[in-house]
Amino acid sequence: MAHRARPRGPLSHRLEGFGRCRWCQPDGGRFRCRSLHRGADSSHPGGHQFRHQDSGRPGQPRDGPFRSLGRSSACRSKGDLVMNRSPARVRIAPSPTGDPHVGTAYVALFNWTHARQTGGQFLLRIDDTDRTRYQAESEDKIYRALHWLGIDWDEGPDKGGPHQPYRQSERCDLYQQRATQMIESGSAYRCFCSQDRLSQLREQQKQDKARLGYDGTCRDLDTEESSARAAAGEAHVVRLRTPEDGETRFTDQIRGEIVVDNCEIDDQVLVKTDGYPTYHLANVVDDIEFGITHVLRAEEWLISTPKHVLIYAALEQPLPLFIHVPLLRNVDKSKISKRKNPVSLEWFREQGFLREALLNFLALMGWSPPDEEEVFDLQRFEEAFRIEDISTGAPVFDMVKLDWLNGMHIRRLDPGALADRLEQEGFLPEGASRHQVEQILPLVTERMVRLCEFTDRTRWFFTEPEPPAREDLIPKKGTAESSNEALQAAARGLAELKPFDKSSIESCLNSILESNQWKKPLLFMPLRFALTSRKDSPELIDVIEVLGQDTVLSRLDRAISVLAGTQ
RNA sequence: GGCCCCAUCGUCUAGUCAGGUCUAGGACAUCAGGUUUUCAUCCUGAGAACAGGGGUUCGAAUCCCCUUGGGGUCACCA
Repeated sequence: MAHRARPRGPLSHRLEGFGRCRWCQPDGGRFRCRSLHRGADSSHPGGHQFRHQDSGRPGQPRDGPFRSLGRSSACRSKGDLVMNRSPARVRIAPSPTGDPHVGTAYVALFNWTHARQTGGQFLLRIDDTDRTRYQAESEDKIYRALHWLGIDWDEGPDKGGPHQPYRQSERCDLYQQRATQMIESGSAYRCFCSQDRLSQLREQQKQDKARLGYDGTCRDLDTEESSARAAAGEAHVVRLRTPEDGETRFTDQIRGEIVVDNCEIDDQVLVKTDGYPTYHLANVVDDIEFGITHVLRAEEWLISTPKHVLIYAALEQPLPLFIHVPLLRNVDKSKISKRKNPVSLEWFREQGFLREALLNFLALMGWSPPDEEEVFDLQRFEEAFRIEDISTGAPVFDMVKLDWLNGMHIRRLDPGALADRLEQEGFLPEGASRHQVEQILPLVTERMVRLCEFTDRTRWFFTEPEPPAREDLIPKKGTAESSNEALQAAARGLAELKPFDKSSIESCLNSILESNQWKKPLLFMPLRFALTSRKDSPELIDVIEVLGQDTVLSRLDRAISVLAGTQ
């Protein structure tokens, strides 16, 4: 495979600093990196994995999952990232709240591929901490959808693994422990504010056009009082204590360094009143527990990552690498939604999209192949994909191109495999035998876009179709008389044919054309409608052969009656 | 609205990091031809883009700044 060196964006985007570098200047006893966000000085090696400057949080450990990256200098060069193919532990964490989402497949594809490329592991974690939106059947649907796509996982709720359970609702003790640890260290606190008060607060803030967020009422509650109230059973949540000043920074591997002022970060709820964790806590705790090395997720999480960074810091854990992939978009560029676009993986399956086509398409939504060959399978994708080449644009989900790709992949499958697929996915007409399917398939393959079309396109073969309309039997340059003559001649000629095969049929039709001095459409169009009752049928000679002599003759008779108006 | 992200044909993108080889390449779609009995496949061709403005430079799609536009996010949802 052709290798290319083609990183995107300024160098500073693609670098990763650990610890301080020579661009960092001491600032009030701490280190502060003076580089501009996007780097006024393009020679600056860029972002820092760990914050140098915040409100007194200790620097983070330098070991952890990244030891194996083999950094020898303080600042990593891009090359390190490119060549870092040490085993990755990655995950997806879908939420069982509805139909399996196409975005899940999109993110899963990149994660799964990166794990395979590096000989690492791909984990499935079920993010079921929202008990109000939870749907019991949704979890199974997620499994089924991923199985259908051919994306398998090394560890998961159904498979177990060294860190089980993998269902977050079953890990609440762990989150509680971590929350307690954070309360004790002062990086989190209990909040007893009612939801009513909070929504009033939000309304007021909206009116005042003030920044939305918690006002800190319970932030400085006396520790003993807080514990006593909690012990007495008073309802409360646990909130992250965000530093009042300073900033939080991290490096996104495809976007570069992201810096957010701490005053912009809300005191996020970590544990809800019902005792379940929010995404933010559960996600970080589990990623730590599972030894996740790369957090590759949708862009919508980018802005909550600083919160996560603060949680990692509070728990004194090293950060994973963050990669935020662009959101799939509706035509109007908004985040893809079921109101404006099909998003259920079940829908794509029911429509008869091939898993290869969907995956191929999804890959193209976030990445482009080095060789401009856009039709590929998973194996080729695995050879060519590089995690750092994921693009940053906002890809509009283009069904037209998906359809094209599906057709391409249909034509890439050999007839046997395609027949298997039709069978597995339930697209065969009732009672169709394997022999029949293999007989008819080659005639329709190059016309099919979605598998669901199969039944309609082959109805004339498996059943007696509705008789053709009279006007359909008369081609543009023909008349009722000419069509009648054509059908009669064909019926006579074909009735005598023996053997009844392609070459004999062809010469029979040719001789009819010749002896009558007819143009082809004059004979072929009436025949086509007589036999299939549709305009876009396969090659006529194939149709005649596959239908067999008896059926052909009876349908010709029927069409002749239609023409004569006797049927 | 605040903050964050993003910005090349209608759409997906290559090119941007290391500025010149870019009169900007490919794919889908569109249009026009060809093959053909229809539809389709296949083949050939055409039109179609660096958001705008400054700067740096001999030279900018590429580096810097500003503007504009789009998106995301601001939940006891994920």
